[in-house]
Amino acid sequence: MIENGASNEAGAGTGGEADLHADPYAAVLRPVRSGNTFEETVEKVLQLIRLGLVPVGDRLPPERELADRLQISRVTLREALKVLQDAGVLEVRRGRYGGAFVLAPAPSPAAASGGEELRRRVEELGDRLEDTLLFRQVLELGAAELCAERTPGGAEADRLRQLLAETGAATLEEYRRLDTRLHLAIAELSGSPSVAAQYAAVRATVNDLLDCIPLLPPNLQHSQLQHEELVDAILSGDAPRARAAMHEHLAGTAALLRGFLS
Amino acid sequence: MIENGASNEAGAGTGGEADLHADPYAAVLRPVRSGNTFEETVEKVLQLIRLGLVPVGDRLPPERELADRLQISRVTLREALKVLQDAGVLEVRRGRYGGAFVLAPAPSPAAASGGEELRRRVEELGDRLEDTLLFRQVLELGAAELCAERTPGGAEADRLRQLLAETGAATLEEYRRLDTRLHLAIAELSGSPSVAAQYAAVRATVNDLLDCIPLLPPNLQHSQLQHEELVDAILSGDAPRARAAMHEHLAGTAALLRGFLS
DNA sequence: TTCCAATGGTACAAGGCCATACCTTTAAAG
DNA sequence: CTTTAAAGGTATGGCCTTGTACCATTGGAA
Repeated sequence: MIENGASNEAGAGTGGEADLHADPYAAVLRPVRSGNTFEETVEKVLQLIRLGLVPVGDRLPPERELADRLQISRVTLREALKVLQDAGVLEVRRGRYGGAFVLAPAPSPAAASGGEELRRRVEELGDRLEDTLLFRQVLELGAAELCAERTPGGAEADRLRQLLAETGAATLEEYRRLDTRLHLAIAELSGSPSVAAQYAAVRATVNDLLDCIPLLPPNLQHSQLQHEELVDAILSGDAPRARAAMHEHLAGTAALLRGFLS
Repeated sequence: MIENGASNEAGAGTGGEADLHADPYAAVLRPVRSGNTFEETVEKVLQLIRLGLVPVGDRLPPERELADRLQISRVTLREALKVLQDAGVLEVRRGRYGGAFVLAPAPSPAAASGGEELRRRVEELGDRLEDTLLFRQVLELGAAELCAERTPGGAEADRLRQLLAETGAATLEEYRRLDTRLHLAIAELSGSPSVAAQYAAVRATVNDLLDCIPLLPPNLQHSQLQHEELVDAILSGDAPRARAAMHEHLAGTAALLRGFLS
């Protein structure tokens, strides 16, 4: 006998709990591609910007290098850049020492508008908000732990200390960018490129939300204390403490977001 | 599969430590697509099989449904199925109640050949072996913790208990498949579809390696004790204990692999 | 026996994406 | 002022992917 179709539970009125049986393939049968190449490319470039890896005023790598590293044709890359140019995100200049320069975001009242813009973007995310926050937590706690376990020393430790110091000395304007870089460095020091790449993607989304929230000096100060505890734990090779520090740190962010959503 | 050119440091004597500064974009500038649509589709279908979601003898969902869920055209899907058919992985039958049926793997001496085949596949993975194992650990520990935190009850708890029982009663033949289903269920109960999807992908790779190793009854028994501890911790809502149980469980697998590689 | 519905099999035209080669612009270097 | 290297801009032909429609096969239901 050949069975296949959704095996139906005679499940009583317990509600959605039978969903577990409903779709055994849910984890695998997702879209092979999340849009056409061009759309995915736009997202990638936006990631570079939202993560602050290419600060305002700086320029992206040359088209040829970008296309090469993203494994797409230059034609397709240029279509993506064109869109970002039209959207006022990039300014493209020709000639030697030209390139695609990151423009300052429009002085939108995003951060000033309270939860207005935030709610709009959260709505856009839909069900994926919880997924995003949970996935971020899994990655970030795991990265902190792995990083502490391998206990960076030498140049790697110096790099972490440097990033910590820079983040601590940051102005309100720069803080998000430097905070992101510190976290991303930890993800990279986890030793798993996959962890780093997934974290980069999810953090770009989170930054998009956080940019709708005004950053207050007390938050910043509190956050920096947690950074210090985190880095100290990592450099001491104390994985559980690193994990705990990161957990507390993330709880702060989550609370901030939830506060503005209610 | 398309490989990434490894960026070579002209690195002085200090070794790879300067890598941190070398490529600030490493986490973002990865290939937008890991091959053409057709190749990725082959991988997806193989995932269904390697994870045991479609057991030997059963058939895949109809082409139209698969194409729809993977968001690809039926033409492309059929190209992928054709390859798997030619490879002896699938048998395709026409007419009503036809479909693509999963064939038993060739009676290759994979498991019997000791570390022979395993070493070949590990070589194929190259640098990504460590990445795979670390990423798996991050996902699996995170999933166990999240799952315990939300403490499944009712039908969800029943489902976990059922999977645990089935896994415990499994023959050597079925064990890998049922073990995978239990772990995947926990990943899904984490509440984060991203965690589940990433776990599915990474576990398919891991299974590919584990299938090269003969499974011994003692390993199996030990493993099942850990499963019981894990599920008990989850159903008790004891996140740290769930995490610890999972950690011990994973250590066993890792040791097994390393043992056969040395 | 006849019909029907579910499933795989095939064809074709339109659009997406790519590799490649070449052109244009720019500013520093000589 | 001229040269030159590095960057963006453009054009062409071909393969990949898709959407749509229709054909062929099969086994159960009527």
